[in-house]
Amino acid sequence: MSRINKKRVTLKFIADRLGLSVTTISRVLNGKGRHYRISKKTETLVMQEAKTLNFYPNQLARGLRTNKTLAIGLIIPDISNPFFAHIARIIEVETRKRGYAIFLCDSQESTDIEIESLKLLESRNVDGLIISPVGQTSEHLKAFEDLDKPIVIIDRYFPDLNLPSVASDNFQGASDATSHLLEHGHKRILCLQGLNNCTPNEIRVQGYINAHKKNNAKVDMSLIMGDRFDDKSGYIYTKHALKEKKCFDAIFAFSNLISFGALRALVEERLRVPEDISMVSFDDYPYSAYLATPMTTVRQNYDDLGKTGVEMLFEQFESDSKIKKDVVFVPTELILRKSVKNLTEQIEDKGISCA
Amino acid sequence: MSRINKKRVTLKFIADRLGLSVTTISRVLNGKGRHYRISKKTETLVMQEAKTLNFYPNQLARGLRTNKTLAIGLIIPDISNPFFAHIARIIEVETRKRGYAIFLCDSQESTDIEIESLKLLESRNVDGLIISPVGQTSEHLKAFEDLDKPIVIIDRYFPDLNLPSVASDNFQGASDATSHLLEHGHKRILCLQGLNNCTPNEIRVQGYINAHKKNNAKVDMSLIMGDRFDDKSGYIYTKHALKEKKCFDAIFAFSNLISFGALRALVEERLRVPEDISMVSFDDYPYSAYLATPMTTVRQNYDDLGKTGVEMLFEQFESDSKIKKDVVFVPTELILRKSVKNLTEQIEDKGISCA
DNA sequence: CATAATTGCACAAATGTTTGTTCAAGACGC
DNA sequence: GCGTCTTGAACAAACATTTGTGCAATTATG
Repeated sequence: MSRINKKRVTLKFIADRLGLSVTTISRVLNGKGRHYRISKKTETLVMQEAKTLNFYPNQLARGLRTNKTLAIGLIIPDISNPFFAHIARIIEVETRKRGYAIFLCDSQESTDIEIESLKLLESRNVDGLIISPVGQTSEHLKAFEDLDKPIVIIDRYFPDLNLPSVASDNFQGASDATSHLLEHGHKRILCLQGLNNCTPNEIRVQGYINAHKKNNAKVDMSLIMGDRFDDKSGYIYTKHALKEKKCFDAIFAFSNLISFGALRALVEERLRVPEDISMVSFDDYPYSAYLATPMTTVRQNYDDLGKTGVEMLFEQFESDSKIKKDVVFVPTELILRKSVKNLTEQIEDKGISCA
Repeated sequence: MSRINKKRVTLKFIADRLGLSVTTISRVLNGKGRHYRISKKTETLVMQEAKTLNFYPNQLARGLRTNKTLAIGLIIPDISNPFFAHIARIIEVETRKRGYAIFLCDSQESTDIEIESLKLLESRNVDGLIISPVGQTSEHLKAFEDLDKPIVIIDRYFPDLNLPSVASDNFQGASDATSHLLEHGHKRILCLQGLNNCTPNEIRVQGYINAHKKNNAKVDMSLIMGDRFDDKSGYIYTKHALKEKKCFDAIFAFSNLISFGALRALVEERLRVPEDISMVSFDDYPYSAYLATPMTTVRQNYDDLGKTGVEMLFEQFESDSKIKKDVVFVPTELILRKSVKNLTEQIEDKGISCA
């Protein structure tokens, strides 16, 4: 049995029923009745009919004609990553408020797919883009510097790129976390970093280093290791550090997943947090408080990231084609829990023995 | 400084450059050169030019003409919920493979927004819909039974609705979890349910009850409580159960968030898992293993849910307008960890004392 | 009362595609 | 050398809108 293919109600359909022209219907429904001197009488008539027929305009046709689709493209590296999922949500809510729809693209952490997605969105005529780039190369984004297509970069921005961007204040966040560890008497902090050469990572490393300077502590660059933001990287490099007998009394993990990997490695070696090793991790989530040791974390403000991202995009929509190189940093917050031991009250340093 | 607004390259642009007609360009680029007897020579010429000009078709115009947008709508109650985020990801990947784009709508667990989203997507002329309904009413979805618009329901389906659906085998999952607890000597299991009157919840309750019957245990309906899938509900009702001195020796939480709420309540009352109370939770995540007590969970297979959802949609695209009422259930898996104590080896029952 | 201004709406073009049909020119058969 | 096929491509309509302009009919003006 085949289903009924109900014909969509179009302007023409209403026009025919009412014995009016398509033009008139369109003008009334766009609130331009007054401007085009449509009489109040026909105006209410049209409105009435449109409502009872449950008319909604075909956005394809409208977009084709007006060159505005009321749609934006959202490209993120991994929607299943809670960080991006949260941001996506707030972006969806905010853009919906403003009457826009969202094309979602998951670049799967691949620059190739990211480029493919840009093309896809271009062919869909989106009015603007919010993109959290994979972040290792920015060549393909350079075009947008000269292009009159509003765009905002989120999270993984490029300092050398002349594009509006929002990101957490990763420097502050990493600096706070590191200082917290140093101030509690930890001297050698294993720094489990993420994807190399992308801004959030590099800036966090700088924050890590800066905190050492501020606290007059020496930083051992060989304690900085890792290459991805996932648990595998956390596991491998913690194992590695332990095997190499790098001495460290604390771990600073650059993501929640990295911290899970590290935890797994520590459990395998029968090391406890914070008795044997203290730990601070980037990313705060509901479960952070319920981990074996409630985790002290650097919380990023998803809401602010998403909201200001959307705001920056719509500013561009309004203030027609003005470049605004503008990087805004959203503050982070250190959430104190129980994964950091205070060594300053202790007599001896119980960190991992050095080689 | 205003940016350059590069004109898009269109069929007409290529046609003019080559001294050919738009028709010919279109036909070649759609691979219909042979069918319409375009000479090999012009064909390669056109292909060449299109490539060097980096042409991609305007999907608005194409969609308007062909009545196919190569876009689908995805409506989910909360993209920041990891369950839906995972599903969204796999759906994105699978549909992209097939050359389709995705409109993302987050209904924010509100039926009103869900309805609004359906309209929005309709006005965008999507070719099909994948929707995880809020789930408390299905009135607005009934229309799709008669409409020739492919749709598939995911997770929260409606037994009385004649629409293709995919969901976890919630009955099996809940039954397994409950049986596991019963088999380990737990007699009174607090059932922390989620959103009432939506299928996954109701079916899990049935699984819970069924497991009791299978194990010749009596089920106390007053032990079933809760009204949402979030941590708040978990917290409130655990507190409530403790205060009312409901006696229970285990908790079965219907979601990860509910289990967090329950954990918080237990911590406040100085109760330990599993020493004082055993626990099993729906939803398995990377962190589940690293919780204070590694959590025994019912794992849902996100990949399968997403994949079969997409497959069911594209089947409809191909087998033109055939109704296929078809509910497929994706098996769940019980992941054993350390949150369930074996009471059968114990002499005394150490559950919460009864009133 | 003739002209001007205003009111109320319709015509038609344009947006970028796709596709059924037409049409000219060359090839071929006899 | 005339009709018939075949080849290669163009014409034009259609999709559902929006919008500048045109054009009657009505009202106002002097």
